[in-house]
Order: sequence, then C-alpha cells, then structure tokens
Amino acid sequence: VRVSKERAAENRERIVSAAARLFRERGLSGAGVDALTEAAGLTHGSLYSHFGSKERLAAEALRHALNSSAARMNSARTLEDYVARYLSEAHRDRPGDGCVMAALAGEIPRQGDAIRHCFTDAVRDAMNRVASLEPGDRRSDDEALAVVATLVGALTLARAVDDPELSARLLEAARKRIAADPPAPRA
Amino acid sequence: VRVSKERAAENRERIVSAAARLFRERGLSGAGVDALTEAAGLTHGSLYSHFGSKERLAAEALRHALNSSAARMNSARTLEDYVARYLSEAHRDRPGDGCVMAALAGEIPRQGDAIRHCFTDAVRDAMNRVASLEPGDRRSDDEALAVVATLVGALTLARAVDDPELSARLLEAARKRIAADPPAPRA
DNA sequence: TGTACATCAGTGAACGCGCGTTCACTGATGTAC
DNA sequence: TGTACATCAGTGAACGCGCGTTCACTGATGTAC
Repeated sequence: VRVSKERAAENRERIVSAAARLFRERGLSGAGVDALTEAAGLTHGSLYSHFGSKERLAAEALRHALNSSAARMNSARTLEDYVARYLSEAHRDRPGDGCVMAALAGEIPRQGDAIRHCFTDAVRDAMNRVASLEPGDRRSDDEALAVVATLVGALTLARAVDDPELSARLLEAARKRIAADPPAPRA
Repeated sequence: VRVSKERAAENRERIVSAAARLFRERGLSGAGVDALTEAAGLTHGSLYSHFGSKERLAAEALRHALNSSAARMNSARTLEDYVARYLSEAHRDRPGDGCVMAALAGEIPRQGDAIRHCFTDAVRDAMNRVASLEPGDRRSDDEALAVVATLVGALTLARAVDDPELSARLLEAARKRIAADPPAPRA
C-alpha cells in the first residue's frame, strides 16, 4: 500500500507527535508499539519502516516534545510568568503536552545513551531559558539549575499526590519560593 | 514444603525488603514478580501466599521503604545536614535504599489508590521532617514543601542526566539554594 | 512423651496476554522509455 | 502523453519472550489424642 512521499512524511510526523504525547502520558515503557502507531492511525509495522525500533522513535519523540513544549513556553517574558505557567494546574493536569523532564525523569536512568543524552539537553535548555529570564543582577546558571530542580520536583510531586489540596499547595509553595527575593550575596 | 511460623514471617520480611529495593531501582512496572521473589531466595508463588497480588506487595514495600529511609535520615540534626545527605552523590548513586519520592514519583500517577495514598504520606512526612529542622523563626509548612520539591527535583535530575559534571552541579546548586538566607518577609 | 493427622508455606507447571520485532506480501507511487 | 515496471510505505500474521496470576501438589509444621 505504497503512499505518496508527502503522505509518508506526514504519517511519520503524526507518529512522532503521537509518541511525544503518549510517552509523556504513559511513560516510555508504558506506551506500547501498537498504541503509538494506532494513535497515528497506522499499524505497528509502519513504525519499523520509519524508525527501525521503538527506542529510535523514542529519541526522536523526545526531541520533538522538547522543542514543542519549549516553544509553548517561549512566550513567557518574565521569570514570574514562566514559573506561573509551569506550575499551573493546567500543566499539572495535561502531562501529554507538558514538560519532558517532569514526565519522564524517573525512567531516564534506565534508558539507552541516545535518550539520556537528549534528556540532558532538555535540562540544559531549561537552565538557559531560566537564566535568561532572571534579573540581570543575579543571573547565574547555578541559580537557574536550582530553580529548574524546584519546578520539576514540585510539578512531579503535585501530579503524584492523591490529595488535591496538598497538590495545589505544592505548586503554590514552589511559586512563592522562586518569586521570593533572591538570597542576598553571602555576608 | 511448609516452614515454621518464624521462618515464614522471616521470608515475608525478606520479600518486602527486597521489593523495597528493587522497586526503587527498576521502577514499579520494571521489577517483575519473579525478580522480586528470587531476590528473597524464593519462587513467585510465595508472593501470592503472603500478599495476594503484586500491587498489594508494592503498597507494603513502599511503606517499608518509607520507614527505613526516613529512619536513615533521622540522625540529621540540622536542615543543612539533612540536605547535604539527601543531595549527596552516595544517595544519587544508590536509589535502591534512598528516597521513595525521587525514585518513584513519575510512575505514581498511574498507580492504584493504595499506592498513591502511601506515596502521599511520604510527601507529608518529608514536609514535616523538613519543617521540624527549619530554624524556629521561619518554620512553615509551605517553606518546607518548597524545600522538598527542590530536593526531589534535584536528585531526580541528577540521576537522569548523562553528564557527571552537570549532575554534580545540580546537587550543589540545590544545596546552595536551600542553605541561602531565607527570603526576607516581603516589604 | 509418642503417634496420627490436618494445616498451609512454598513449589513449579501452566494459563492467557501484550510486548517488541520480523517478514512475506500488497498495491499505489514514481520512473524509464 | 501513454505504457511497463521497479520501488517501497504500510499491512497483518507470526515469532519468542516475559509478564502477573492460578492451581494441583509437596512435605515439614503444628495440633489433637
């Protein structure tokens, strides 16, 4: 059932973006080959025509997810705005198109090199993005890394906890913590 | 092959503590029934005598892991000490006997009620523990939740990243962030 | 204390199921004349 | 422009494998006399 080149490219893209969503929703090991291709309206065989293996699709899907969720965040003009969006209930409740780090960090240590490397890029990108939004007088990569850790931790825990009140408090507490005046340069 | 009551209780305990380790190392879905019981020197059938299902074992193992890793941390007398231990390379490199939150948070949203509830207890325990270590003049549950989020996020990312330098920096940056003077009460 | 028997922790074969992957095949696409 | 043919994206059956769970069975333990 050969299809036109344009159609094939379109199908490939549909698999990648369906995978980007499903991996974040169900985890890398939780999203199966059939579910991934079915979500793109195809059968599992086509995955192997395009990518060769589930792992190679995963690497590409991660890259895609990274780009698209970064793009979504790029409209934030201040750190406060960025943080408010990141720690919103909307982000918490829709992992499928949210932050790759919060969705997949736990599984990454058990993944292959390509995937780990791609994930590491995601961390560096987030660091740079946050650093670029910090007020000029206290801009620092280390500060930014600590902020990223707080964001990822708070969102991950807010998703895991079964008490809606505690979940909201986690988001709010982290927001306040980051918004608070910066640590004074040590005396 | 009936065994004595003491032996049976001992076997049960061995399964629970092997599970507490393996679940943290491989994830809840990554640790299989055969691996879990084999690590305790038994066969899979014995899991069903003692627990009835993998999920019920998981709930018990989480509870066990929670208690034992909390006990391990209880010797910390100051927040600085607690944080230094939590964000140590030793903790990062040995997830099997480390923090339940950092090891499993990502999988928890897809688990059953018992497991999610147990995990929520872990978050509350950590919050209380951190709050109790904060200096009296700024003790607050919200502050503590933000600190817990930073700890969990930094450790999880430090484990995931494939660049040892970035990993060490994540731990160090979070340590400094938490150690820094507290946010001044807003003017 | 010694004997007969019920109990039940643990074993291992077997179950159905979904996983990731392979492969012979299909048939429209793209190309060569 | 029309015809003949090679290409190859996508299909669906089949693969071996490991999963969680069930169950008939074993044989030492614990109990009743």
